Amino acid sequence: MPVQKFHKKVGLVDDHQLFRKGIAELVNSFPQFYVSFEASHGEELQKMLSPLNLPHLIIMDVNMPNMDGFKTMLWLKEHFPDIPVLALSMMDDEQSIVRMLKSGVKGYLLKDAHPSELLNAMNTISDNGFYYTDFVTGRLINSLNENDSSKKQHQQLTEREIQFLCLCCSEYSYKEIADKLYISPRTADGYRDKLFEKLNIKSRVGLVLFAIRNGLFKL
Amino acid sequence: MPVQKFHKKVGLVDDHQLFRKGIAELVNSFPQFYVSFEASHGEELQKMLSPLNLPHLIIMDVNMPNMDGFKTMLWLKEHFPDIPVLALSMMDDEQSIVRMLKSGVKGYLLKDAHPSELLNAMNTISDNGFYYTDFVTGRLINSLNENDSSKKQHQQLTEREIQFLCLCCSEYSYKEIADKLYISPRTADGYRDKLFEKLNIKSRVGLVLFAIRNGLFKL
DNA sequence: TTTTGAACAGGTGTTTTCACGGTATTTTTT
DNA sequence: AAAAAATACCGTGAAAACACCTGTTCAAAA
Repeated sequence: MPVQKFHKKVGLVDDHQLFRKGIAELVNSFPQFYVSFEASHGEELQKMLSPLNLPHLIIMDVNMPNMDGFKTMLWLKEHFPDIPVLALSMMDDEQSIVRMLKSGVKGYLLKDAHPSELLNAMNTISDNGFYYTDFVTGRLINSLNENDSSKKQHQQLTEREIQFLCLCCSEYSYKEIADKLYISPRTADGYRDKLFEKLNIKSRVGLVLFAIRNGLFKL
Repeated sequence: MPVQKFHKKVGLVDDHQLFRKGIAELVNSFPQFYVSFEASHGEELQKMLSPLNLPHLIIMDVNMPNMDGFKTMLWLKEHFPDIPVLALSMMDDEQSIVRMLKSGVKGYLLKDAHPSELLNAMNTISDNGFYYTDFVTGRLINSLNENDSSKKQHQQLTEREIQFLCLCCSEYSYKEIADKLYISPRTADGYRDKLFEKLNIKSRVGLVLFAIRNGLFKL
């Protein structure tokens, strides 16, 4: 693949080889772009990003091993802030989207987008610097209106409450949890009641679901 | 794309358009194959499969909306048992793999496989009828040795137990769950005790974690 | 035809969870 | 220095969860 004038270099970062190669074929089929390098995760990207041959655009998966999309974005923002990144993800949940937008991606496409939308996004990012679909902006706006309820909530949880919450995601009784935290069972009850109040939850199962949904407890 | 002799027709089924188009490009880049049709899920496949123009091979995603890979396989086995199916999945867990193998797929590739392995798999399936990697057969053999513990456990759950289990993943009390299932609270207790016994679990939180980890309850 | 198993229901008692009421100490913020 | 927030703790009583039994009905499998 020769380097041609007016053809913009694209870097691909995705751990799924088949998907990556597929996208590569697709990108190369667009006359104005070509894939200049591929990496399977953030660490590999770090090694491949030579200042002498930077891509004009990076297309990156969000969920990757070793170094995920979010961490990779933080690194890119520090070292190569001028390279726009288009995030590709299967996650359509608010958390993932908002997280990536905050980290500075210039576009966020779902993996079931139409190829023409990919091309459109790539062109728009090249020309205007960003490409946000209504879907994505909708999610973002939605997240802004949730300050009072779900979002602020688990940000104002204290360290100790989070520890307690994570231990609730187990078959331990509150008494056993208290043992593990070196507190009295009554105190554990206190944390539970406090969490119930803060999160507007009424049962331990509710705590478990909250912890999992908000990534405080990994399965 | 003209129909050429010796060029084998391939059908693609995957709900992620970008991935599908990518794979399509890839398949079309192999001289001995070309994509004759694409569908985004099982239902669409049913409509597109004309007996007058059957593909020689179907490449199918496992996780799809409407009609997933497993259901689609059941239908294919009944109506077009002679078309070999190559499963593509991101799931590398034993459950998914064994389930698909049992349903009769002729190959199972992870989406992070190398494109050359895809080509290899397609060729091998065409020539020999099947292509199973060591990874896949390993998982299969492993699953045979797990009859007693993890595998049999959640496959021998009855429909009613699964319903009950899903309702446990909420803030409903067992009494309220009983109401929703139109059974007496005692019966609900019975289901709980039965599940505890079958799954070797001791608390409701354990049930919740089990249900989530095994995909019986979607967050 | 006997047996197995799913679905359903009840009894009894213990343990855990939850709701509601508090207090005291320390750290952080203002 | 005062206010606020985090940490830790306690009592009571009701409700829910859990353990360990009993049983019937019905349909499918051996």
